[in-house]
Amino acid sequence: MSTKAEENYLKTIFKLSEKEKDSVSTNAIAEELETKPSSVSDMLKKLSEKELINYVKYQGVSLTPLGHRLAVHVIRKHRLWEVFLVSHLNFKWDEVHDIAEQLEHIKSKALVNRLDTFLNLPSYDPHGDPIPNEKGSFPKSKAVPLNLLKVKTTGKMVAVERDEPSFLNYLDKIQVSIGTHIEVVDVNDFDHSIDVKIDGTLTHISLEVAQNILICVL
Amino acid sequence: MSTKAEENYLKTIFKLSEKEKDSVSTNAIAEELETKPSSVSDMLKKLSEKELINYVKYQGVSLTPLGHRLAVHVIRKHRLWEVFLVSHLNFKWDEVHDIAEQLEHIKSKALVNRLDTFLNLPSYDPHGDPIPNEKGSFPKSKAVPLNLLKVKTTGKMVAVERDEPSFLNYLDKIQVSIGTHIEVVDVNDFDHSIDVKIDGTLTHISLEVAQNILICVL
DNA sequence: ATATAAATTTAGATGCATCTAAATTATAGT
DNA sequence: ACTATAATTTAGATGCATCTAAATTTATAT
Repeated sequence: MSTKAEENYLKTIFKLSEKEKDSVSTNAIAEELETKPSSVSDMLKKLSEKELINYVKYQGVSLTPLGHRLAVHVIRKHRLWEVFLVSHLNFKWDEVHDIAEQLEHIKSKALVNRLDTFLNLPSYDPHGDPIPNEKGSFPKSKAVPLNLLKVKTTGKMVAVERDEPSFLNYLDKIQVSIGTHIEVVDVNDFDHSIDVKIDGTLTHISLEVAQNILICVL
Repeated sequence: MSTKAEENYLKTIFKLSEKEKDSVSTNAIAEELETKPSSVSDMLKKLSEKELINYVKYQGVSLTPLGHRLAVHVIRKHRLWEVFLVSHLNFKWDEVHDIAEQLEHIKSKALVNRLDTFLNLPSYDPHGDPIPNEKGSFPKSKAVPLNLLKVKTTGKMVAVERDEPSFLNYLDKIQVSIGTHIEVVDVNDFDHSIDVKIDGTLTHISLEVAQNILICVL
């Protein structure tokens, strides 16, 4: 049986593995979990003993198939609960992350699958993140960050890269939500900020914001 | 902030306080929580420091107003989640206890209250136990255990005293559920077992079973 | 190639929740 | 009132997850 802390480590390693190539560093994990590298070392030893990660001292880690399965299952629970909170309990998309962080550790296979059924097997959570099915496979989406689009390109916002309320509130303010159509009107070569047209209105957004808005090109 | 263990102790003290008069003994808590009296002593010290219980060494404990509020809040969460599991996720009444034991520790005032609203402010959980409202007050019900009814009395089953699947399954088998009308036909003076009529059918039940079926006399 | 910096691990703590074994206090019977 | 027994608490461990400080390994830069 896995503890809450172990599950959070696996989730983090999974997340970091998506960007960084093959192996994830101790420091990266520490930063993501807002803990100390020494604590990470301790935990990596334990996860390695449980055969959830491949760990060679000083060489970083990767998930074993078992660890991968567990990580995906926790992510599945997190995202399903987020759907529930938004679609049935009327939470806003910026309010659900912290609650889902707790709910994702509830242990009951039956609960997850019944929740999934109750929600009609959703494919994406309120932030546009894909929800793995019971077998652990993700719906594939070929989204790109908004900052990579060329001028004159139009796309549909399908997901956000980050979950912080401050970011999500900003998107609410500029009226960007999942499904919104966005056209890149101009790119500023100096700071890489972008002029975009959202529902006909011209808006100026920073590179940092654009990087965290995922777009499906139309 | 209270830990899971602390909350479970408060819940247990609350439960035992309902039966036993004023103060609850260390041994009783240990037995209920399936732990050792020495562990209970340790925890009582901590709960006392947090002003959640009144504790005088060797004299047993009682909840302070603060501890009482916290215990009731945890019970409220437990029972609301049970309602959700049965009414929306199609769990049976004997399957929900263990899952609710986990869900009751999720910390979010907003979540509890929105769940309550979503469920239409239910007054009783699937076992017939009263659900305290947001202020912490219970709906009052004057139910009595079936074994206290006199011969020829008819009543309506409103709750169960225990949650174990083995007991609940037995009730399912003899077709007793919340709302079922039961008439006491005869009482055996030797073992205090009872002949009852359930929906017209005569059934024989033991004292132990009768003690755990709560009845509202008609 | 080697010194310095950066990353990582080990050593030694702490707090939590639990345990066993031993000591202490309360209670009940004569 | 006194003693045996029962109930309870203390003392001293353990395992988990974390920490700080120190040591070690790897990477980098001249």
